[in-house]
Amino acid sequence: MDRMTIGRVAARAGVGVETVRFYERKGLINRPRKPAGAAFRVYPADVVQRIRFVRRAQQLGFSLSEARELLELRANPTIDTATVRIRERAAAKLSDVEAKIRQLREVRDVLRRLVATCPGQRPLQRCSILDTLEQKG
Amino acid sequence: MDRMTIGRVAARAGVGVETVRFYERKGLINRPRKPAGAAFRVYPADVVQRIRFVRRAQQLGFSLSEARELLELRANPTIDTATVRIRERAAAKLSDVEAKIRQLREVRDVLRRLVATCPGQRPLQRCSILDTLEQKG
DNA sequence: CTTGACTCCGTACCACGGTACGGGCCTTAC
DNA sequence: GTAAGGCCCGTACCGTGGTACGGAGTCAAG
Repeated sequence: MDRMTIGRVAARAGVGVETVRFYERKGLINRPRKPAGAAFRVYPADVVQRIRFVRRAQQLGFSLSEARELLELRANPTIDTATVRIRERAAAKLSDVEAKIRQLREVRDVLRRLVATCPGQRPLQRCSILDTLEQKG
Repeated sequence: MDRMTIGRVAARAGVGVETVRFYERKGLINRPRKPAGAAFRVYPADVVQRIRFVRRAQQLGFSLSEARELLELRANPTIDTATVRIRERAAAKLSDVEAKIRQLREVRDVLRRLVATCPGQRPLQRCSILDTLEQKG
């Protein structure tokens, strides 16, 4: 049968076994007890969802401990104060991300100019990216 | 006079003394010899610029070792072979940056929707943030 | 009933980017 | 001339997010 050992969990969640263990140590998922008489632990199916939740949170720029908080909020999402906090946090994250995008756009533009104006073979007197980093410190 | 000890360098560059030492260890700046007979090392003024250059590069998403490479390129931007390599490197970095921007834009859009639709005050039956993390794994 | 794959558990290790400590020497300002 | 503060240097430690190792036990297929 489909007994959801750690290996299966890992495979389904798209992470390594060691990562699952690591998440257990970090309290992101709880380690199931071994069923009486069994040698291997058996995971409930939803732990896969939980791990995927964590990975998605990470992709959105949340740290593992933020992800853990989100998981807790998910567990009992009816608390008012928690709602407010989660919103604030998302908003803060949003402006982080927007700032990062702005910065990266500057870099991109500089790099584009550099690639466009850098003669393939000739020595370059001025490197615009270096200039940019040079300035406004 | 203004002998640019490590403390002054750190203060002017806006970092801690330990960070300056750390950058020395990492080869981002070279540690000046002590002047004959002196007890303290004296830094050339441009090391401050160098550190600021590094910080700026970091803000733009470059790692310390990438910053080091940029510093090296900055040091001799007139060498032909270096020119070629800088162009390649810039092109590679450009696509990195573009990919990062695309990713961040997705993240931004998600976060925007989340903030817009996550209820601000009332208890949330459905918090879009949590929903989003829940879905599409 | 053997062989190979999987699991268990603890522990160690990795890269990154710093930060802190401690004992001793040096400098500077009062 | 002395006290406070700065510097030297090596080394240890921190948090983050994993990854690897090793010896022992276990399970499942052939």
